[in-house]
Amino acid sequence: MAHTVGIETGAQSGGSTAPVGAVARPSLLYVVKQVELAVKARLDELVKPAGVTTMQYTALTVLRRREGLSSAQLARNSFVTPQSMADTVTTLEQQGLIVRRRNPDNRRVLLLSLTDAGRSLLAGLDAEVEALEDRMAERLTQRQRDDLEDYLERCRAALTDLPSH
Amino acid sequence: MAHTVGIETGAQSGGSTAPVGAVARPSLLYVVKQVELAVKARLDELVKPAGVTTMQYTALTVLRRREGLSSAQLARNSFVTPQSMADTVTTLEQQGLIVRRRNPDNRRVLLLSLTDAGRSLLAGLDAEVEALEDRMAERLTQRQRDDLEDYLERCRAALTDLPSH
DNA sequence: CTGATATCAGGTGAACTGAAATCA
DNA sequence: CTGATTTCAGTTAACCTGATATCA
Repeated sequence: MAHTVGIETGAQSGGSTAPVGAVARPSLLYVVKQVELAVKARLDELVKPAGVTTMQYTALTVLRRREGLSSAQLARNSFVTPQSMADTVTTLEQQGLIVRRRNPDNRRVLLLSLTDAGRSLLAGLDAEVEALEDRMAERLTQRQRDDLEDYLERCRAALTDLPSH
Repeated sequence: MAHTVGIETGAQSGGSTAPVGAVARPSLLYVVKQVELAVKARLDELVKPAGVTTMQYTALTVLRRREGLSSAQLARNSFVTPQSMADTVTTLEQQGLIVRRRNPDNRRVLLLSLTDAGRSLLAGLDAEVEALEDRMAERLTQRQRDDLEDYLERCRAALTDLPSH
């Protein structure tokens, strides 16, 4: 894993070949992606000992917050197709981390719930995940950290509300 | 694509099964991921007509900023193995979007550069990508938008500098 | 010899599209 | 009939590990 270490932060070559105008582009989109990539790399290492992938872990945390979601709802929440999420859900069920039960009011949907095993798996990772979040925010004041979360939430809302322009 | 539309923002079930303490966890990590997922979904649709994936598009934009990177540097920048990046680079070369040439000073590295085709592909997407970024930030003041970028950059630095400890 | 780069080979998890069954 | 959920089947892009050759 020696290759996952650094970031190349060096030495602009001087821009001899680049056109003069049109510099300084979508930096916000780019830095969001960079932070997410860095988080994912750390989270991958962190959850691996528990026997789940980062994507499975994320699905479990969503279920902890919102017990009784369907697979289709979970899929929309993660911007993947229902078929993709079905694979993940099947794996989680086979691992005994969640259970599916028919919704008595609507027999075509399967409601998902964490099992005790799923709940304790999450509980066992909480401290480390919080430590990762603290590390990520260690160069921010508490006020800035709160603002960051607020701003990101507004970005999320702007991107997902009213998809038609 | 009707499944990529909404976000389930509803109705906490009341927390009847959840433990009383230990609520409201890693919200920063979660919202970062949510924003990145939303951006990726939009970007996927946006770049598809140009015949590239979001990952290829991202690699091209990195090369535009930092002409003459090697595949290995690009890999570190994206937190993937050099072998993974080699696949992407090979595809981009076959599509005629980049070229590889030997570094005259160090004959084992291959420097990557955009071709005219690669450059004009990016140029053709710039307006739409900027519009996406503007849309994402439309609920922020300019000051907040600048702060957001600053905070995210500090998060990135905190996660990638000094990987030990 | 050591370390970094590139490449070849093989393998896999996680997404996709398409199509069909069930049910409100 | 329409629309949403689930499921089956097949496909693919994008990762991974391991091994090897080249070269500063």
